[in-house]
Amino acid sequence: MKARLPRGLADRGPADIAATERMLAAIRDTFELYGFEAVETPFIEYTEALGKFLPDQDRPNEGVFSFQDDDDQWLSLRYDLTAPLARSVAERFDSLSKPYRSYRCGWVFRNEKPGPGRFRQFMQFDADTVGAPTVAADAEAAMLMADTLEKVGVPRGQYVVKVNNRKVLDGVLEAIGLAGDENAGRRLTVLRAIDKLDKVGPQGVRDLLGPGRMDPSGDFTKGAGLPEDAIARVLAFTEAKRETACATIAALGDVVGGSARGTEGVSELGQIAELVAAAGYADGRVVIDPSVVRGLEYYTGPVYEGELTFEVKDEDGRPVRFGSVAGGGRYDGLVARFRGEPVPATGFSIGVSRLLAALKALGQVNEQSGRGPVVVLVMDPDQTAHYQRLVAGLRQEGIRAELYLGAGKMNAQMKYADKRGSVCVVIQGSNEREKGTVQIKDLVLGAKLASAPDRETYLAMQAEAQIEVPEAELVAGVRRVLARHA
RNA sequence: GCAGCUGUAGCUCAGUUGGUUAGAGCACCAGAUUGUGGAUCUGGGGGUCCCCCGUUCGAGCCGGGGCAGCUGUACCA
Repeated sequence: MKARLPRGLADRGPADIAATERMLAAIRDTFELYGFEAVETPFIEYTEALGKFLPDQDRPNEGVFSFQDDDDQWLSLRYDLTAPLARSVAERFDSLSKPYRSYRCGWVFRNEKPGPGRFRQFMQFDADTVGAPTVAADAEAAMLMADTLEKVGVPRGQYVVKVNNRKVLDGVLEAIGLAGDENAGRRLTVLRAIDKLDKVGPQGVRDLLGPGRMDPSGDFTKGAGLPEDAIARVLAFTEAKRETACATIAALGDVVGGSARGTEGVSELGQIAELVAAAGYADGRVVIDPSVVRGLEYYTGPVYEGELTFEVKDEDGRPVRFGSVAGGGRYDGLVARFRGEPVPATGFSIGVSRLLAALKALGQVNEQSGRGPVVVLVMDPDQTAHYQRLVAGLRQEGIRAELYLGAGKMNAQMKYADKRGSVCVVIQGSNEREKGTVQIKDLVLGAKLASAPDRETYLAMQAEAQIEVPEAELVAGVRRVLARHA
């Protein structure tokens, strides 16, 4: 059998795990600062609880990983944290104080084609407010997104949180005659075309709204088939961003024309802009940007998306597209599916895995794993019990230490300690044993010996790099060496 | 799913018009150094040339089919 990992999945090493833990801690601190409380839901839900999708007999794993319970009911691995939250809140609704503000993080799964910064198992970190109809909750979410990105190490100016409102788009669609259930399919096509603006450019979107688009590989994508004046109107909507939020909102007002729903959306955007400005986030951190629509159907009002504005290149020097690293919006209908009464809710996810991948590509993540343990060499296998006692002594004093457990000779043992990143090794051969001493070799200092500028420093460093102490003073000696490189 | 490209050692890749026993660098292991890592030198282990079928005296190379990977695109509730 060949050892192999399914695509889109990854094993993670110590450096990766440590970097993830640091990022999660930073996000958690920020969310708690805003008053959100922790909650956790399982990886598995009933498929029907996750969405309208149901696996059919032929292709039961389209998009989600699904399987049947022994009572034949379909179960699925969660593909995000929002739908499970809606289920959980609906179930506990009466005992929760509203507005209910919660956060959670964890692995989610999507059975899709992987790409750079795109995995089949990845980590999300969500914050949601359930039971708050006011757009102040949306404005707060956008600002929290900005604060969080800074807290995890994205410098101000290297990211932007873009805010838009689905109602405005609905107004535009209404104005070009795409209202009503019979046009739901075309509305979705238009939505997706707009969502691809940053990917295919304005001309690409124009083609997608019209007859269709040919991509560079020669593959053809069928378009929405809109007439020219309708295309112009949709593009005017996406290009309505102006220098100031005020001007953008005025421009949007023109695009939605007389649509009541559109006007309501524009008004909500105005309120959000005001709240954001009042909190001091209108300095480029949070902006009104009509080009953000988000691909999902379930959003009902404000939508917001966090994007990194710097360019990341792969090892071949080609730019890598990571897409948005955080996204969310208002989903007033999701909890209602379980309750039969409307429950307003808004929230967002941070794509922890994707954000980490982007920061890693940027070189902002420390890829080094930490220092390794002190290694006690086995010079004489007969004395293993004694070496084990040395190791135990170090551990009792809180020093990470291990006995060399391999089969290698001294050379191999030194190499092992070197690769583990050990600060020092403890050596006791027959000479030292007779004297009742141990050698403590400083590997970090030893590594510098080769590049000593002159003989004097070389000799000084050499004397320092390996010290001999009485066995009773092993712990103190090791502490001294560790302290040099703390 | 669709389109294009690519599959040769653990990794990155060479491999001539089809011609004997398929190579290099890195990595790994051992030795030079009865007890001292990262440097240097020497040696060593490693291959179903993605798989199957075909053409041929002969296929890593040519043809057909499959599989896998990458990139783009579609889908992503």
